[in-house]
Amino acid sequence: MTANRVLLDDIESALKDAGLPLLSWYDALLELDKAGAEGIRPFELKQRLLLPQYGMSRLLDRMAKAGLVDRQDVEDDGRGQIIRLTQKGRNTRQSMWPVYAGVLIRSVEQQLSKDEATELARLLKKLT
Amino acid sequence: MTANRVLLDDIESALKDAGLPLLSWYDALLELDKAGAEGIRPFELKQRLLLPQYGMSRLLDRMAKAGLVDRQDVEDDGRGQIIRLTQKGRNTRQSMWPVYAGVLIRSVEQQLSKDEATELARLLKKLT
DNA sequence: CTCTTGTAGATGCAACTGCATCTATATCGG
DNA sequence: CCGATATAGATGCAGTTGCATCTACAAGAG
Repeated sequence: MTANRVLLDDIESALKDAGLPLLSWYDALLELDKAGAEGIRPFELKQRLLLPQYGMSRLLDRMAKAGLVDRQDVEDDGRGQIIRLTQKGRNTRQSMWPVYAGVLIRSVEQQLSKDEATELARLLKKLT
Repeated sequence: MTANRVLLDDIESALKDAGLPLLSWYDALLELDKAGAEGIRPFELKQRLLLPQYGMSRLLDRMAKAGLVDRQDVEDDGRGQIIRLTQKGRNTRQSMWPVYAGVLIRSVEQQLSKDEATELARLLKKLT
């Protein structure tokens, strides 16, 4: 818990200093980028991001208002919609990555050997 | 990040089901318990809990309102105060622990061997 | 077709967080 | 002692999250 909070605080403040969105947006942008041109449905996205339904709905509101995603009603299911990344969304994700990764790499490198880092990643993955 | 979120969600929902406070209160209750009868100053507590100053101030507001802590002005520094756990606070912490630990142990045991868990703890501690 | 049940997503309200700023006391340089 | 700066803690406001509920469409039973 502590390790996570320390890292998270570092990352968030680095992103903020760079005038970039919150880390939580990054995860969404990444999934949307992976989904590519066909986009993805919000209910699918919320499962991948482990967000509650209302959280997803509002995150998409904000990202749409910021022009990072495009929401479109889907025709074969009248209830649903399809979300696609805009070019601006792709650009934003790309500019976030070096900041995010930079903090991450620096923090880990300073404290752990390469083997230890690999082992940590393995254990955390196994835990989930 | 994912491992942390999954665990956190599990723990929070277990606490909620048991009608107990949020996990963030637990950390504060624990530190206050450690501080014992002499209590602890908010500025000290916020450093240990890695909370921002206004977060600490408001957390103490809520915990005081819930009757878990006792706030008293301190006489050798007119700006400051001293926080002490009430009996109710001690009881609350004690009833939270089995729920918290239960989820934690179950989650870890299911996925990791004892050696792996130990190694994970070592690596996370080293990271911080 | 109609009724019931299920699923996708939105939203009002209350609680919580982040940010900036404020008040009050302390400390230090002269 | 006096003014400038630093520290402890509180708070107004805006943005975010959690909870419950709501709307709209879908799917299955009769």
